[in-house]
Amino acid sequence: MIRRRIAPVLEGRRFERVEISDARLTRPEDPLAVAAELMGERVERVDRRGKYLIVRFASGRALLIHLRMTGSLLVNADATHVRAVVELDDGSEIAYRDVRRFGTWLLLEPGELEPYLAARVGEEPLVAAFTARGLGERLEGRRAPLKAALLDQRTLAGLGNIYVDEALWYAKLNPLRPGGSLERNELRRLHNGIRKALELGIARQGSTVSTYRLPDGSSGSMQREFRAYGRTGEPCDRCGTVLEKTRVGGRSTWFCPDCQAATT
DNA sequence: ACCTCGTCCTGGTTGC
DNA sequence: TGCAACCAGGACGAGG
Repeated sequence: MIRRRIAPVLEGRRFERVEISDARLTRPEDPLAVAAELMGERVERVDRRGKYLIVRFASGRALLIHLRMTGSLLVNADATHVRAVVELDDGSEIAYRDVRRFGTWLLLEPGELEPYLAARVGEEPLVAAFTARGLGERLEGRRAPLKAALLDQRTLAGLGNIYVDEALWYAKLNPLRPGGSLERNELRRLHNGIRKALELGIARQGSTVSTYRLPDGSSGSMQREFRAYGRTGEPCDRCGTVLEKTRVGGRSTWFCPDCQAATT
């Protein structure tokens, strides 16, 4: 979604001027050095892999951008919390905004991108090749709770806290179930649940939780579709049981104690 | 090899 | 009303 919006702005353009004002944005390099290296690079293509945005340059280098929770890329807009600015050769200006400064920019040399991603990011759950059987293979032997295993980007690409809770609710699976303990029909439910949660999220253009809004005025509406996430004390849309909040893998976790009971 | 936990960071919300 | 403590979360590194 972000890729779709930013790709036409960047593709074919040259980085004319780069200013990085957050010392921690680029890791581990010095931001001044990275900014200098980026100047003059021409964008060939913009891709996405999991939660990473990949800016591929004609030189073979790649800028790997991770927005984490509060990062955003703005075109020709004034904003607070701007951590970097890129001026393109057509005069347009890209601002990188990130309130919490968790986002990262990583400049990779030719040949470094593929191994970097291969070590960190698993299969894309929305491609046709993603099957319940494949999911079972990724979870096989895992003793970590399902919730933790699904948050691990090496299991599957792109699931965060919201979508894992939603997927598990759709699948009627308890977040504490050991990852490798699922029966075939449960894997099928999980496979469907993951796709359902993600497809709904995409259709609604993502979630705009708390007060974080896209500064251009647009905002996603996925938060209105939540079945589990953030709904402590509300009735389950399926069975009416009061939803509960707990903590799994260090993350807040919402589930229905009845239709997501431990053994279902 | 696998798993858990602490850390980073800021601003909104909660509680006294 | 004011202020401090708490909470949110993705990835990574340390330690079990």
